[in-house]
Amino acid sequence: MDTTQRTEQQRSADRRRRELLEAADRVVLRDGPQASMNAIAAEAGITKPILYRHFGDKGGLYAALAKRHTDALLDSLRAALDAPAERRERVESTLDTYLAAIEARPQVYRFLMHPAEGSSGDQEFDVGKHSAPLLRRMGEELAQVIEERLDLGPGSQQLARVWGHGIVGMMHAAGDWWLGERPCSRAELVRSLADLLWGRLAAAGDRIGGPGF
Amino acid sequence: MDTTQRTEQQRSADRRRRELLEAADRVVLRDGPQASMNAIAAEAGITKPILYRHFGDKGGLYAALAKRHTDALLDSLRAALDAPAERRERVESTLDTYLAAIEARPQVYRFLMHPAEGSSGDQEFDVGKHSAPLLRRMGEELAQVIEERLDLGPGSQQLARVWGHGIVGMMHAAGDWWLGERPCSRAELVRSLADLLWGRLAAAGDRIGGPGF
DNA sequence: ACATGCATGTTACTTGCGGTAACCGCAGTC
DNA sequence: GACTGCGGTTACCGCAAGTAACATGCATGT
Repeated sequence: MDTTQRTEQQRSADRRRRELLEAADRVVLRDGPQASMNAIAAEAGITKPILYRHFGDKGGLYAALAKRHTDALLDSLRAALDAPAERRERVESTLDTYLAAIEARPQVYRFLMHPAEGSSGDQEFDVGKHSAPLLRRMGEELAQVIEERLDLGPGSQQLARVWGHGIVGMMHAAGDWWLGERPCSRAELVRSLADLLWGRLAAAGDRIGGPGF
Repeated sequence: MDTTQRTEQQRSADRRRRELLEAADRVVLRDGPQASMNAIAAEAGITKPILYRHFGDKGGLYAALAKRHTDALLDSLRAALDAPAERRERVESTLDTYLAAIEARPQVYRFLMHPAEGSSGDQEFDVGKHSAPLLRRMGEELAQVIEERLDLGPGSQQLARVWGHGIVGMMHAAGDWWLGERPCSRAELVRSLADLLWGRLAAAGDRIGGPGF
């Protein structure tokens, strides 16, 4: 077993895999998250069984596809999050980066958020891993940054994780809604969300009548 | 056409419909969101075409089912949200109500959040209505309450809507994560989220090194 | 040179689900 | 007693996931 040969085959297989992923990418971009394996295979110029050999099942293919985009997006977000700037500015820049991404390629976004569940494997109802992996990863990532950068006193790690997932969820839901209705510009949305995080909810005055009764 | 006769038939049909929904409910509770129409029909003691006569297609059935649970949950939330108490208390109580609900019946929760998309009807990729109707409705509801109760200055309506969807998303994502990992008690989670909304993120001090560099 | 093995590719199939067409039987009605 | 409307069934279509079995090319071991 010559190692160079081995790596040669390996490299070839990897190249093929990448080609297949690119084809799948094109199809998903065109047909949305419910693209059929047949369609993807056709786009790649081959037939189904090859896809299954490479990725196991549809879930595997989708996971591989999602990982690429997720990694790319996370890189952008990390860059915004780690920039040498004031906290508020960093927060706004991160929000804007995310929103710009989903605005630029909504199909990819939708694919990442709704990775065509089901796939016939979810027999027993496992409570974990409901939401898309992207959301979880973003949440954990943000939690880590928060915990590294901020001084939150005792229980900081737990608090940071809650906040990480919470803030990501806020960004996601607001972004999803905004993408559908486009009620304002991106900049306004960013500003409103940052204001929310900056405690304007608590600081706002009551309207006539007050909170009681 | 006797009207009493008409209503008699109507009532009968409605009763049947309700029975079918209850059966569907049981199955979804058991098998998760990907329960098959066959299974639901079997549980109801009948066969598929009847389901289709009553609900049109799977989407229709699921929509009807979702509406019931969504309405019920929204009622609870409204009660917590409109209680005569301090704002922070109301917020915490609302968060807790939501989390208690998803904790008590995670299957229902999952069903509401991932209403088994696809259904063969989504040919063209329409960007709108990505997330579950429940999220949207909660967001709008909360937005309305915020706008009614708080004095946010100019542009208040838009701000309220952004916040409504944002806060709901925060609650949802944090709740989803919490439900999967159970890293802390419900009360702690509620407190942490309320703290986030109360601006503790902005108020926290920097850790060694500061924000710049 | 030849058989061997292995990766790549194909056709053709099974299974299972959403959805539908056509038929069945029983009330009540004229 | 034939006619009609409604609750119900069987049997089917189309389509997508996933698989089995077969074909082919290319490097290797002897």
